[in-house]
Amino acid sequence: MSLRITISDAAGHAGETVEIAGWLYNLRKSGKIVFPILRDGSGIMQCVALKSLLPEEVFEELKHLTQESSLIVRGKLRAEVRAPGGYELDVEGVTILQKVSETEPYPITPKDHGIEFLMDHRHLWLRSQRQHAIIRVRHEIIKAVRDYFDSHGFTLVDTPIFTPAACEGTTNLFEVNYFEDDKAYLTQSGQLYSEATAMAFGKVYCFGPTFRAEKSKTRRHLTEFWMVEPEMAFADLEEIKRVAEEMILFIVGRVLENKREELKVLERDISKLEMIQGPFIRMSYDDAVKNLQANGSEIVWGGDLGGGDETILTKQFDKPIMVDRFPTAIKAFYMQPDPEREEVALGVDVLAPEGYGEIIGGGQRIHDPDLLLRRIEEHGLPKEAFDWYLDLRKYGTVPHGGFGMGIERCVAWICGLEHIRETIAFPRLLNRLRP
RNA sequence: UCCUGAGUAGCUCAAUGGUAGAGCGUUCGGCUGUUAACCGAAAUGUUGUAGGUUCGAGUCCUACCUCAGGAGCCA
Repeated sequence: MSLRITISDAAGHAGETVEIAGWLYNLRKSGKIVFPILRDGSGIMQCVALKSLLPEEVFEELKHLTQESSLIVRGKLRAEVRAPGGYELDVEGVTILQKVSETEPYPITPKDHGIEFLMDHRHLWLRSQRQHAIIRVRHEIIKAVRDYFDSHGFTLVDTPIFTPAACEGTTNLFEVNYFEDDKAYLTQSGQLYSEATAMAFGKVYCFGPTFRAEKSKTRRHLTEFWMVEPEMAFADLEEIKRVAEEMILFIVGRVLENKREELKVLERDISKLEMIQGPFIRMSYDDAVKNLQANGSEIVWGGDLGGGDETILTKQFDKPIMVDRFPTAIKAFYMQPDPEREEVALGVDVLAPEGYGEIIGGGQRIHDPDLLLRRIEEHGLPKEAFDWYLDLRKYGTVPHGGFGMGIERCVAWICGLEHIRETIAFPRLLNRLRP
């Protein structure tokens, strides 16, 4: 019985006879020598099978093995400079669990494929090296987010997925027909509930899926995406910005520390990530509008930043930009107005560099009960639905705020991807529910 | 929802209105160090769907379907 190892652990077993269980990634042959390339989920290893050293039937079986067939290979591990991973396995024995049929070969070959074909085969596409790298970076980012908040006094309090009311308008909600008395919707943000838990725990965060029924069809949109939302009692806008910056720096640092190989597979320009250092660029909405107008944008004061506007701004700097104090009129009902300038709100967007744009949106929430009630009425929202939310201002209200970061947008930026669809294992997009 | 573009072999793409093609993949054969290996041979088609124009349509026209890119909205 030889020792079962994973390919990622090969370095510690050079010279030993081991076995590796995996799938055939590719196979090259040259007469009396065959090079099966094995992948096992942890990495890729080239094996070498010589006709002269193997029983005839074993060599023939290996020689005709098809892509993605599952097998267990036994043999001796050897350091080898000619091998891509630095190690090679000299095959001594093979157990084939399943040979993939020749009449229905594995569809994703090592050549070019179009995006529709790949998306239709997403369940298989995840086996490719590039997708592996992205999902591993995503894992590292999520772990870094959790580690950051866990080590800074935040308590994880997850919020419900079924909600009775919209948190910012109802047009973008997915309706669920199940609850008898009430219409239910899939959450588009945990924020309102996080405000409640922040009043209970001081500093909290929630992390889960959110749903937006927007008819958006761009490289930045998913209908189902994951969002991390910290919320802090006794925090003002400056504190919210400080935490957002510190968290992003922590995430980028972790990825650079632990996922360099993956970034290399993705051909990410690592120097661009190494330039991400504090302090970030801080800019008021007023200045952003002036800057954009000077650079050819059609934006006028009072309008929201378009995708093109974000690109113009972020290409000017090699670090994230924090734009704050947006016009109150274009922001959500709960956004705290600037006491010195009622027409702007104490909200902030964080724009990632290289044209990636908004990855974070947040700000200070209204803590005055009368003002909040007035805003709910002005926005034509049903007061009854917000009774519990108004309670938070009735029983010991305090200035507070937080932000939400879309995980997939963050992954797209850090990995340097053109489209958000590759940042999640099974993306849900407009018109894309399968696989 | 709107604007733009594209649907041809399993995949990526060619084909002046006039016989449907190549590379990859698959199969068979060759090669003892290949790196998306290479060399030789073979099989593979309801040209997205439905109509129309024409002696003749993959190609032109109309509608629809699907996908892609973008806009608005957002993280």
